[in-house]
Amino acid sequence: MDDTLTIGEVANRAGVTTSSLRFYERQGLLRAARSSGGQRRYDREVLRRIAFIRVAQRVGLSLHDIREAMSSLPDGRTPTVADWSRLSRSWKRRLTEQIELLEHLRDDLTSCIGCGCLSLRACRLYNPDDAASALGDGPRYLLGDHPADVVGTVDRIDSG
Amino acid sequence: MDDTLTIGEVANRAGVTTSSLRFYERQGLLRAARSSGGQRRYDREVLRRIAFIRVAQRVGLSLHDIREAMSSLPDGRTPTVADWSRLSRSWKRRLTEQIELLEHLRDDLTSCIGCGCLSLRACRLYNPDDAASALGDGPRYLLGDHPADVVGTVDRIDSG
DNA sequence: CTGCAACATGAACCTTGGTTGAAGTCAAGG
DNA sequence: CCTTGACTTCAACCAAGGTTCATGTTGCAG
Repeated sequence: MDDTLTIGEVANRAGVTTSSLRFYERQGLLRAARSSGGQRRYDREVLRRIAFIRVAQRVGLSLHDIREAMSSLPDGRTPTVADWSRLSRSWKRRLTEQIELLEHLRDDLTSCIGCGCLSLRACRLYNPDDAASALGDGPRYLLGDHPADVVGTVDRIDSG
Repeated sequence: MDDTLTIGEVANRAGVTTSSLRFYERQGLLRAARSSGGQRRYDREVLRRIAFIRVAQRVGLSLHDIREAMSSLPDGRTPTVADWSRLSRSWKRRLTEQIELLEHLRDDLTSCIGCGCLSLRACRLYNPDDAASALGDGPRYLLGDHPADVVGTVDRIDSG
């Protein structure tokens, strides 16, 4: 008991697997000292970092986003209460936007339930103004790489 | 112009790529007749099926779910207005649940902004009652395969 | 009948967030 | 000292929803 934690202890306390911890390290989210024999030895602050990561994930940030957020802090330090306050406020905005998007979608769906046209030209459901997709389920349109807008040129065809 | 559409025409009209169409076919979502030379020839109703698929995706259904939904229809027919009405009503419930989940998360976040404890034991954000995760961003906990509950046994460790 | 765009197939690849397994090393109790 | 569980690395694999590529065939216009 020398004030550091092994990877298994961290996993146990934080409720994540050891493989996740190694993965987070590969992704640059965590760092660990090493014992003389090469094993990871974690400072206690790592628990707070992990809590931060997990909450950010719940809010919908990718690990990449989370790394950016963390490395935006001085020395890439573990978020302080003030850091947390600032970041979580911006996450709240994200959530609000997400909620609005879903509400919008639900409203469109509601008004289309009795219609059922599913018109490729006219249906609001099929022709969203919103940024692509509401719930991101699996990699869909990564990085603006969305499908050509409806009634656009797709697959190099030149006559309709 | 014999009343059928080539894959490129369908892609163009529906705003999807030809590779997606072939993919959907492999997934059992679409079917296509073939020309004498083996090329796909689509009936016009395929456009409605695709619209249905895309809307369902927007609501958050996986292609697998969509296939189930479609094959639940008599003869696996293209959804009629009545089919649409029934299915879209159940999707609306899904959306409502999603929205409630996100609102709940936002509320927790709000009450934690001033706190910043991120306590592994006490924080509601870190210890959600909800089913795992709010926004599904990439495969997270597939099929109930969620991480052992916080402060549970992880990676076979037996002493804290 | 030739030429070219559009089509066909199958395999490999992409991202995200990890997990699993093989093969081998470390650390601590007895 | 020895055993055993916990640790190490690296590579391969999983899901979802496709895309990209190589190689070859169709179909239509000229």
